[in-house]
Amino acid sequence: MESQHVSRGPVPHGHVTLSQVAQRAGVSAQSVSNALNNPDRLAPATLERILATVAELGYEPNLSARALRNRSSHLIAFKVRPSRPDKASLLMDEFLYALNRSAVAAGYHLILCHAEGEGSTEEIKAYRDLLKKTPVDAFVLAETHRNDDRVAALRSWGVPFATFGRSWDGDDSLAWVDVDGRAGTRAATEHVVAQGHRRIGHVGWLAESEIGQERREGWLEACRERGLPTDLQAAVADTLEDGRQAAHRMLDAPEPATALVCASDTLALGVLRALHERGLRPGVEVAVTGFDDSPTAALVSPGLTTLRQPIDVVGRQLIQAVENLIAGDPREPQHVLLQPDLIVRGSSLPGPRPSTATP
Amino acid sequence: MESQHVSRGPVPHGHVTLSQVAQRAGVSAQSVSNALNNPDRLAPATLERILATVAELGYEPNLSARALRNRSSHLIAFKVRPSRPDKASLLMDEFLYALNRSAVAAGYHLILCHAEGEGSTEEIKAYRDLLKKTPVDAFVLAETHRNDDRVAALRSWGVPFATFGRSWDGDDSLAWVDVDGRAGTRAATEHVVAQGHRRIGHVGWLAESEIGQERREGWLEACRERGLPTDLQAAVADTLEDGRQAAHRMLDAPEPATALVCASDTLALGVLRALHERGLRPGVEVAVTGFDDSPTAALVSPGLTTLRQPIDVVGRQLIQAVENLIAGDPREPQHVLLQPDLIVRGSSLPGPRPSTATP
DNA sequence: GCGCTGGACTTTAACGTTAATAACAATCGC
DNA sequence: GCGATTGTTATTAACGTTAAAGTCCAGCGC
Repeated sequence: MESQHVSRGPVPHGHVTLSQVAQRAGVSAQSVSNALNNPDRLAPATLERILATVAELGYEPNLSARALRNRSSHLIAFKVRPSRPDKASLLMDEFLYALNRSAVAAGYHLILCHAEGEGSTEEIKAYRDLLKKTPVDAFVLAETHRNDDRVAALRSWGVPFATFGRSWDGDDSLAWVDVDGRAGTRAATEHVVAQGHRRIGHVGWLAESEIGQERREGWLEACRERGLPTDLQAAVADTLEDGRQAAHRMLDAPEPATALVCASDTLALGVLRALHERGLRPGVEVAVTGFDDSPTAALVSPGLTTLRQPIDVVGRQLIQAVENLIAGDPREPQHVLLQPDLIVRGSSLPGPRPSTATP
Repeated sequence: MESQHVSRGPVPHGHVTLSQVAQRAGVSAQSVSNALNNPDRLAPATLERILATVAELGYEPNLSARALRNRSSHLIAFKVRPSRPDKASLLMDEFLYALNRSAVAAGYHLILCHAEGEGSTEEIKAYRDLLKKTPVDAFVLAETHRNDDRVAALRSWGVPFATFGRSWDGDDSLAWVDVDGRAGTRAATEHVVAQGHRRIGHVGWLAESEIGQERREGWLEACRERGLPTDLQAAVADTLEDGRQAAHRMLDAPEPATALVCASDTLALGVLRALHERGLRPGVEVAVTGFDDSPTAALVSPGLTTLRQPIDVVGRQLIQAVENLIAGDPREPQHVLLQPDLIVRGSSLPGPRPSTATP
């Protein structure tokens, strides 16, 4: 057995490098590298000694050097978009946190992209510039839509990427994670049916929104299955004012709505305002549901029944997906469809209601 | 004059490197490097020729190589924290966008940190780990407080950093950007005074919050200057329920409040709920103001009068500040105190009110 | 004509890592 | 006992960049 005089190189200070560890452990730099990246190539005793030295010196591999050598920065890029102040939802804020958390847990870091304006041209340019400068391992896209240029661009460059939002073109080769808006809206509809409502309207988004269509169909299916009429529907922009006006229309109908299932909390808040203007009590005379569980939903009085997206799972699955792609996993890309949770609050409950939003 | 046969090396494909540019331009790699970093070291004609070749080939310097060589990654680190779902404000979301936008404009990228839990120990560890692995150029901290460990840690490591939130210890050597909560609350108080209110309460945060103290003092000063009583005040946690209860107390006082200036939109929403429970109309019988211009503030009915932080300016100034520090600018670190904007909505206006929130 | 200075550019070496290859020793088959 | 095999560790070279040092030459003073 080797005696104490092994592994007694100098103790370095400041940034510790591979060769400093190597020197102290009495091996070559390559062996230290192997200890960390290919431990099975080393004799168990050597491996143990090296790892002990690594721990002793607190060595951490230099990512710049690794990136240069391996053409892999352990960075995942994500573009943050401006938060529209008129939108109630914190969804993207929570998403970013969840994504980052999972990325860090997997040994990656998130690097943020910026693109001015709405168009995808600017955004694609930002991706390309970043990719030219640094070997980003993967991209995560949010808010995909039909015929998304960004998807085409990233694919043409051969970069791994996954999207929050399914493939709307029926493209199976895309790795995506999404939340089932159809099932969510269906659950909301079934919930108001269970409260005894039979005249249920839908305040939804414009037809060009794929997400909006999904949500609308959830409502449609639930109504049709029960033989309920589906004539009360609106397809409007996602603003409070549009929701308000749509609600007024549906309450002015010959046979007025007693429940309004909305595609977003923003629209639902418009509906609540319309009810207020008519002196109708939410939940009691007219049930209202939203989508996304924005902070406002919990804060308004009465609380707004809404659907909560399991955003932490979305983040985890997306990182999982890009990890598989980066690893060149031969399995076909993941498609994950998650179920939102119905959060029931006063806006859809007829019963006597406590003064606070949720029991 | 040199004829056409200069600068005719091969046109490379894929990633373009310095030496490829050099070869094509007929110079050494170092000259290309100098053309980009020290243009004055080159003869004008050579400089021009090299820059033309750089443009022709679309060369972008490899950041990993630069980082390795220069010990500078052009990365600025920022820790994202979980968004509390009970909080109304999108402030951090908007802040991150603004910060990133300015960072990118200045040639940097934002890299996100993650730390589990609330404590700063975990956060400091995350910073240190990141710093060990990669030469992050600077850090940006948010939500600073008195005796902030993070500040001490970053300073002891000698890393440039700036904070969103002033130095609460009276430390002049800290570079910070902050929004004047005192002036903001004062403006809100003066606004309700101008509406004719004389009995003005303050629903504020607990005494340990430095930000809360600042905001409280704005209200205090405004009242004192006008000889108005300051007995109606609450120091509570930042939740809707606490705001609601505080409002009830102040409305049950022998001489009840007719205006409530709150330290946050969340508290203000609690106040609005209390008014609702008593059948009091916001603005008409009791004026209410919040702070932060959360999306909810615009969406509730009537709209909530609140203070908007100039968050894009905050981001810009913070990047400016760290740029100066990185450049080793000898001037003393920047302190920037910005003024919030009072957004007047129905909750503080007695007059006849249109059905939508803002005129 | 000789050394000297300064400008324009090049060469060398290094940042820290790891794939590829080489070197070496022990083990095996026959 | 000798080539082949296998297992272990070391050496070399390269990723793309740039500071530092070096080369080369024109212009200058004397």
